[in-house]
Amino acid sequence: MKGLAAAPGPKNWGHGKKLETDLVQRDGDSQLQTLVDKIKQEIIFGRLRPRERLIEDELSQRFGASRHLVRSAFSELQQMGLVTRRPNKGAIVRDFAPEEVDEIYEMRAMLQSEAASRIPLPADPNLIAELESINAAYEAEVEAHNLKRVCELNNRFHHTMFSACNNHYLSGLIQRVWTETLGIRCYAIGDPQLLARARDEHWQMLEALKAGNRTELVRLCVDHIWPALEAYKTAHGGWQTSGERKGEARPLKVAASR
Amino acid sequence: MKGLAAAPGPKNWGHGKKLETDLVQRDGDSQLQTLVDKIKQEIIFGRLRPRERLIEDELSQRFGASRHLVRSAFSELQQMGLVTRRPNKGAIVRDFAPEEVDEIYEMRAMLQSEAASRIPLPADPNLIAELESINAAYEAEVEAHNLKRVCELNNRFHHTMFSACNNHYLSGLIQRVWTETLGIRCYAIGDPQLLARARDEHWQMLEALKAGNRTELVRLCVDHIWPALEAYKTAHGGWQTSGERKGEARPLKVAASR
DNA sequence: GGCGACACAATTGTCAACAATTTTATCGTG
DNA sequence: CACGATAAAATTGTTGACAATTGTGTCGCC
Repeated sequence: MKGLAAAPGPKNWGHGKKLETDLVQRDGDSQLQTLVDKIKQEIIFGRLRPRERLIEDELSQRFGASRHLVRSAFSELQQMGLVTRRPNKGAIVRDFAPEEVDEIYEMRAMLQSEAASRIPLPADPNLIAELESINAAYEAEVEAHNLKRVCELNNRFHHTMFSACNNHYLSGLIQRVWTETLGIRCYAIGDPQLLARARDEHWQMLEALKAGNRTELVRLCVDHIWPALEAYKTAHGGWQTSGERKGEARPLKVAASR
Repeated sequence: MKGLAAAPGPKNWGHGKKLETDLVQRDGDSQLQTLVDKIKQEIIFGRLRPRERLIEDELSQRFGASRHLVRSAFSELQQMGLVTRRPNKGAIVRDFAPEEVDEIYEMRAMLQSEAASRIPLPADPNLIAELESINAAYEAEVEAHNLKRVCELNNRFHHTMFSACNNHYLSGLIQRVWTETLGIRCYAIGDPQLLARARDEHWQMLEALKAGNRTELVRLCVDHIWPALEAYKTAHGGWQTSGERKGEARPLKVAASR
């Protein structure tokens, strides 16, 4: 029933710095956290679409959780930037205004550039080995069309790489923006071409890390993010028309996650 | 009984972008939000000290709010980075490890530098007028030793200035780091010398904004943050001794906020 | 006297019912 | 037939009680 939480990384129960006890408990929060993950998945894979209203009772019975838990989950998802809430009016999947998307991506570019500039080069062999292993797994899951694990491994690849920047707070910020933009990138996930391209760029990053080619590494880390942005823009039809939308673009439909 | 919410700025109920209805509701959330603000104040002014345990029942009756609300407040404060929670073990005021503090301040410097670089120069007269008015009020409240309002106005000054950087997401990030570091800066607030220095530096920033002196503006925005960091470090006695602390430094005691 | 098992108290996590609010549908009136 | 007021339904917000977990003190045993 409980199952293991979907996200592979460490739970984000507060800022898990070493305090007095370093026991990494993986219980207790599981109920809420798994629910949060489930809803997150629904958003990532476009089953819940931007601006769609999230009704507490509905999700409550859909996931077999109490309404109270759903409520808490909304609260977390709101802080993650995945849903928007207004008092007495409930929660909706967050929708990004065009200008907003551009601004966020500008910041992603800046932060990732900064992080890439701080990774010691040539990179630690352990780091390289780990990244290679992750990207190999990524490659395999792309072949297997297992989108859920593709998504996880992609996340892990970047998180592992940027964690090497020697500033935990910076890598934390990047992770935050990453999560926040899940609702944007959902328009790109599932496109085989983009997935293949991402895989190739990952290998290129590894080359740059090995060769100690800073310029190339930074360029790759920045340019790596644009395709998903482009996908979002095209999915939204025109663009530039900041006020009105033409024809309610929708995220790709994807096969059930397993 | 309800009173007006402490924070002067707009409530942060989700990401308040214009959606369909633009009615800025200032009700409904007031209960939770005022509670969050109250607890935040307690942390800022050192009545609740780092690592101190926050017991739900206790705060519940202290603030006359239901335990459920306290719980929600903890949830928000956790995401704000002011408290840390662990499952079944409750919440404590966040405590920063020395390396962590340095990392965060490095990022504050970077983000503020980036923002300062993006503010159009010479600055909009309206912006200058607003900042001058804020800093004048700041000056007055410093004289009056009204720390609570000093804190608010200081926040408002920076937020207003950085909001002019033409990237809402960037100014949002800065605001986030600002909030997160309240628990660090609490060691500096209340020091008259530092307050006076901050006031002067604000005027200098205004000069740079008026004169269109980018280099100076960026320098000021970055250097402005170090004094509080230094105060924190000295308050913690030694330093560098990352593992152990000597003698549990404590935030300044301050007079009751009114 | 030290050490482990047990029981009790303190605290957090969960649930279901109730109250308040918003949205939708209905009805009378000009 | 359009329009505004009113009532009903749907949904969210709040409260209090109950269950589960953790921390602490006590007792018996070696």
